[in-house]
Amino acid sequence: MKEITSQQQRVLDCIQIYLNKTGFPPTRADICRELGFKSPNSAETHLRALEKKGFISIESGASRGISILGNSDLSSNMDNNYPVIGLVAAGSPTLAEENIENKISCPDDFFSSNFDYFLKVKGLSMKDAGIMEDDLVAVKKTHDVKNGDIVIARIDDEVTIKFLNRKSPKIVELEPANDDFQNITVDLEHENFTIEGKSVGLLRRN
Amino acid sequence: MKEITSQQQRVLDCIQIYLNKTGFPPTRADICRELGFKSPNSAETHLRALEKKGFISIESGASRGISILGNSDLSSNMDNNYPVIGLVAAGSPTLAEENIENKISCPDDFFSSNFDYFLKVKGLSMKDAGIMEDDLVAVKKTHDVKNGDIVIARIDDEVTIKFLNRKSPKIVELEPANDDFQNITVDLEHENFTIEGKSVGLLRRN
DNA sequence: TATTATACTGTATATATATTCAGTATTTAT
DNA sequence: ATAAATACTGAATATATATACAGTATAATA
Repeated sequence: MKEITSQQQRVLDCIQIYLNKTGFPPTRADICRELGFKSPNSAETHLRALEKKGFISIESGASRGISILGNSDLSSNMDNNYPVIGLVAAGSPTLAEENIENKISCPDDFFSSNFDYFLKVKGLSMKDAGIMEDDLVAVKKTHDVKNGDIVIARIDDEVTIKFLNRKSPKIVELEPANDDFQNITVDLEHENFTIEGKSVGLLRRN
Repeated sequence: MKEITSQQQRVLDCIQIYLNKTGFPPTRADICRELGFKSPNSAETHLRALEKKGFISIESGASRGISILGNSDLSSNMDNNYPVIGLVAAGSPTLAEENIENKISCPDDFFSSNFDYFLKVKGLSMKDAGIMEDDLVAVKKTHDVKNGDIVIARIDDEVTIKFLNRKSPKIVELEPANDDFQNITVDLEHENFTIEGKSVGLLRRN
């Protein structure tokens, strides 16, 4: 199987998410709506590329005739144990054993996209986005993030969850969802900055 | 869920088989071909019957917009199927089959307490409690509620989710978590008021 | 340097598809 | 006895949808 580009990955993810949500595949127009394309041909060419590379198959002439290949043994609905990780202010890598507070069993296709761990939120910096103290944010480890995404980022040794706003190639702004907090401006040339992943869902247990 | 007839069962099986084979749902014509019907309306009426009985949902206007509800009980071990119910403003009982938008498979011990269904939230009246539009609130059907609980209440035919504040034996106040909304004062002697249940958790799928 | 792949907008259209309407007939509730 | 649900055929149609065609632009490849 050939290499997939990041845009093609977005389209592939979009199809999977749409399938999880609705139970049937998207149309070209649906993909455009989800990903912001303005021409159905944008979706079409991506689909043909994905087909050529063997990621999907397309039934000619059929509406919504897309099926994702290669996940036949990916028996969905299978439960997995996902670690719950505290939002540690400083030090040790996020997924280090000592940071795992406990584990939660839940289906792999529980959220719109697959994910890697739950992050237990400290503080109220994202409260206007409906993320409260002790909420568990489902985090997908990825670098494929765009402006407006809720990202888990690390600046030097500090981990935080904020809205992403890439101002320029060198400047990233991390925006809280709470007037009591300030934006964090990161100079990529002078600060040690990494995107750990992004939020794909949330779980709250009263 | 009402009783299914043998012909409706054949159609339901046909949809599942088609899904397994192709990865997407059949059209009316596909069903006719598989089962030997000669008119697409044969499939149509069976589909509408299955929809009415809660076995499938049909996305209006969409091609192949069929999804089978609650089909994970065939592979369920510890998981259970919980219905997702829309916050219906008026009319029919909350758990009526026609209000079931979807089903979600998740472990029985997923939240702090066992629960009965997911309520899909409309509006932002509870946003300061971190409950946003389209969030899924895990609802436990119970009358055992106390002040400060987030309850799902019904006044006459209107269902709402608010904080409970029992002022006196005859007066209940329902308090939103949003300054833009007003408290709702209920006079138990003159209004038809029932507690449907209370929130025991929350699920958000981006 | 030419070529191919990627990544789009925009328009157009044949057709795939849902859905309604008009019938017929049988069975099941009220 | 009458209504309602089931189980179909057959025809008609509005529209949802795939898909081709015409462009533009950039990056990778040979």
